[in-house]
Amino acid sequence: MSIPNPVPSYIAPLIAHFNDYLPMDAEDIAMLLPRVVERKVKRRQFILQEGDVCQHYNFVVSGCFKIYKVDEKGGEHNIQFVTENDWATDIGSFHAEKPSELYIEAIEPGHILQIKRPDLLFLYVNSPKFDRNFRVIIEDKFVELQNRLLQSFCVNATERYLAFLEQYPELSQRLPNTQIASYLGITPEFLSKIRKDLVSK
Amino acid sequence: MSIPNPVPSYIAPLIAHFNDYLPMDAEDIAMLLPRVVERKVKRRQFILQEGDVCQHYNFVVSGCFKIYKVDEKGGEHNIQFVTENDWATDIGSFHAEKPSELYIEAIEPGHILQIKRPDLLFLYVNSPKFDRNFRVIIEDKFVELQNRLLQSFCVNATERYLAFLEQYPELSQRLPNTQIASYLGITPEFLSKIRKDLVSK
DNA sequence: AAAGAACCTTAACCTAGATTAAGGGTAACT
DNA sequence: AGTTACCCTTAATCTAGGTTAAGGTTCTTT
Repeated sequence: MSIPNPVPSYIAPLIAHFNDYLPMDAEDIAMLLPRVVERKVKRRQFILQEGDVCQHYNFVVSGCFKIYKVDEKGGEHNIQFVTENDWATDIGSFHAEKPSELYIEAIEPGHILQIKRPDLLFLYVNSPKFDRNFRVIIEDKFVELQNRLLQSFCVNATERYLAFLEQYPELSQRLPNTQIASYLGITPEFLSKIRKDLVSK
Repeated sequence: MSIPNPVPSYIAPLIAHFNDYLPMDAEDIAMLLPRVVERKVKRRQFILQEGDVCQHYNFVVSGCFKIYKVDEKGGEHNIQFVTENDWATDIGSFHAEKPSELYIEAIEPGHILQIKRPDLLFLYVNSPKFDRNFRVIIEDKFVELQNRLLQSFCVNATERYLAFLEQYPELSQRLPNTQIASYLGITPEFLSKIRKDLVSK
């Protein structure tokens, strides 16, 4: 199999990302290339809306996305922020081909790389490296999610905020406090109070 | 490769479990067999304690386990119950070989099948089916965990309790309310109140 | 440049759920 | 068979965080 030369430059971050796990050879890359589509996303644009089936694995090349759910009263609850070199997908909806309960929305303009379900299944069947890499990627995401659940159970809002600042110092600059509050599971008003109390100490 | 005939009967549930995903052939089973150890577990026995590295993937053949974290004040927070044909492992600790923050404890006496880290890595390297199967298993677990996080964010305690009864009718019979309360993120006293209010309606 | 939309903060008041305490019931080791 | 440990419930009191409302500020879009 031959690789287009040069490989389109927008794909480099994705290949680099896979190489962090099990390095890809020329054949893997040749298989991957025609199955990846680049897409530009504007601020506030959705790449997934409640009720739609999540059709793509979305790899974020640039920009910042929020994955959130809207409750019965219309309140938004951020479950995850996704930035450069990470995946923004509703895995449940994608694999079960069921309507999603989630929204994925761009907080900043950005670029993503999309792989469609049949294409990803093709990759899984034709090169075991993709099974391996996505297994490890999802293990990492599982651990991240589990830590988030543990924190929301075991730690109060002030400490969750401090932990967030420590774990995501860059995000805390990049995001409005309303979004951070939603991620922490509190109101913007209460976050404001926490911030005031922290300063006055 | 030849399979011991008969295959030890205690292993049947594990093979059946894998067959739910990508069916195993004789070679896969031959590879798996010598790497699985059966273990009997008594009520209240730990298969993982905080501070220890999680050394095994534990498949539950019978019994019921809780995975929980102890907070700074000594309170226990159940993050998951594990029963027949499911896995009870701290994936983060296992893969990173770091001390766990979690306890895994038997609520009932039971049997588990254990696979050690080097053995699982061997299986991953020597048959891509294991990568595939564990990828899908972990995807399912990720979705389960994500739904749990969504619920704890978007839904109040009464509705979470009702959802628990609906989703795990069997567990709600099998477990004391103290354990269910801990899973729901509330105190046993408050669960008691919820139950009373539900009855009086 | 103006207008609107989103964001941040403060403060008074409100509520879901925690805490403490106490009594009675039930399961499990000796 | 007895006793210890766990479990369930009720009720009074308390608190972390929510709600509402209002004023000021800063982005965004036209």
